[in-house]
Amino acid sequence: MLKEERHQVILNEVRIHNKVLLADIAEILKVSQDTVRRDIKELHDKNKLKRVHGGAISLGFNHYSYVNREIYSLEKKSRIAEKAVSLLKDGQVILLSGGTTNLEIARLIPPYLKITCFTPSLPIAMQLLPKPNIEIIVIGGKINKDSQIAVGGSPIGALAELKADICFLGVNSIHPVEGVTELYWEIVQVKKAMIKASKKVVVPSISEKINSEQRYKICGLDAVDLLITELDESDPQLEVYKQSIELL
Amino acid sequence: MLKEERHQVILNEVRIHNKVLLADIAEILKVSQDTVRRDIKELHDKNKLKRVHGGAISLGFNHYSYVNREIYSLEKKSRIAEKAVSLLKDGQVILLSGGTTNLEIARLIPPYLKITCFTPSLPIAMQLLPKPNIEIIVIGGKINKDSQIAVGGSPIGALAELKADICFLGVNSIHPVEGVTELYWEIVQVKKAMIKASKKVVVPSISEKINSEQRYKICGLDAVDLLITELDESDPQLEVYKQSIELL
DNA sequence: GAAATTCTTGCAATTTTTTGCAATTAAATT
DNA sequence: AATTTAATTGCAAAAAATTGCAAGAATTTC
Repeated sequence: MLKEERHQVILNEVRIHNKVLLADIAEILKVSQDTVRRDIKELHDKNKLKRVHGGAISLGFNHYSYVNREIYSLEKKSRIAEKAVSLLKDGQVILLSGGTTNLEIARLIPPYLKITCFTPSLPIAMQLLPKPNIEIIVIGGKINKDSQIAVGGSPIGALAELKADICFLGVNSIHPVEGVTELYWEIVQVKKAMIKASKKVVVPSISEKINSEQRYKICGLDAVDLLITELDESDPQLEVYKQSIELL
Repeated sequence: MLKEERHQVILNEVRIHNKVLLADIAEILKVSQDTVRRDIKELHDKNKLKRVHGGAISLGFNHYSYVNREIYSLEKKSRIAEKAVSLLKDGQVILLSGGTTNLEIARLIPPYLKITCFTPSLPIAMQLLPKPNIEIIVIGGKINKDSQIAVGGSPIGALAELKADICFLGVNSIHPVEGVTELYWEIVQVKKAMIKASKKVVVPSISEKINSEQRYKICGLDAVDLLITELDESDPQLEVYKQSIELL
């Protein structure tokens, strides 16, 4: 294994978890802790991460980002996104709707993965920009400012020509009877088109959104193939979903 | 076996695996490791891959630090953008290509102005998001990572249906004889479509770009209605443009 | 403040790179 | 066509780098 590869793995781990333990990296890379220590020292000198006793932490890991993570339940979303990203394979074509959980997925997609991402979401497209191996295709149209995604006839038309391997469908609410529901009519239309345009529909959702419902229906639970939450598989809240949906 | 052939093989291996070991390549090509080493050194000098101890690694891999466009001429761009924004009126439909000067225009558009902005540029769309009175329509498509705009057939098709009042055409180079030229072919195609889709073409350009030229031609000076620079109207550099173009 | 963990330093084994050199091949010149 | 010149390639020895280990120093943790 090249030194450069180790460096990339370390930086990737730091990017995802905001910190790494020296011992963990040594285990992952199957090299001695001394080697990892030297690697971290080097990356520290290059200002790619901050070396600390016992490992390293992300440069951007400051008080501000820490507080933010807590307030917006990003911690949960991050765990969900990690699971979601583990589904991805080289060569796939995926479809990402908007939302903060999907944004977190976009952030965590490893830079070496060669996939094609369709998205109507501006922040997600921006998030993907620096990843060299990812082909980004923005689904254009009138931008809904709340959700920051394209809506209207144009994206729906564009989606009609697509068949993606996986659609990560960010949802507002999911309910055992009402299915997946949404607050805005125009967003419902786009998400319906996204479901049609995909072989597999994956819903990444924090537990707060589970068992809630909104005004407009996107689809029933039968249209959803996989539900990803931060909860444990055995959690009683998830019991009702187990019948119709696979869980992760 | 020609050196060029070996180079192709090496680059291909790097492209596929993101890295190569010197010993592996020597084995594949049936040449000495020294030869491979020299090849890799050469390709490194040509900036086609990154030479590292034990082999080579793909370039874009750790491109996480993003290419910062020249922040220096921001002052000029700001002055140009101010002039450009003064052209805008309520109710207009405008078309913004990419580029930092146009991004500055987007930033300076007053929030009370009620206009519709079409753009294939992700950063510009993001910049416009918080302005409540501006309707944003993103022209979607495959994203060119350098320019961060959508390129290809999809945006060109979308533009064919549009007639905007003004197009702010960010340019790479403008020349009295060669006209407006660009470095990348796929961007040329989009910009041509943008010109067709607009009643009036405005080129905001810092003086450094004036009188330079690139490989591909977008249009002649006759297609440009207005040139905005930071220079004074009486500047001798602008003399040649006065005949065919209005200045601001 | 004692125990546990982590870090530093020096060292040796291994791997990789550099350098000079000679043999071969290709290109240019007469 | 023959000769010269330049470029390419492989080899070998020396230099440099990487890596893991161990012992003592420093830091953290309880």
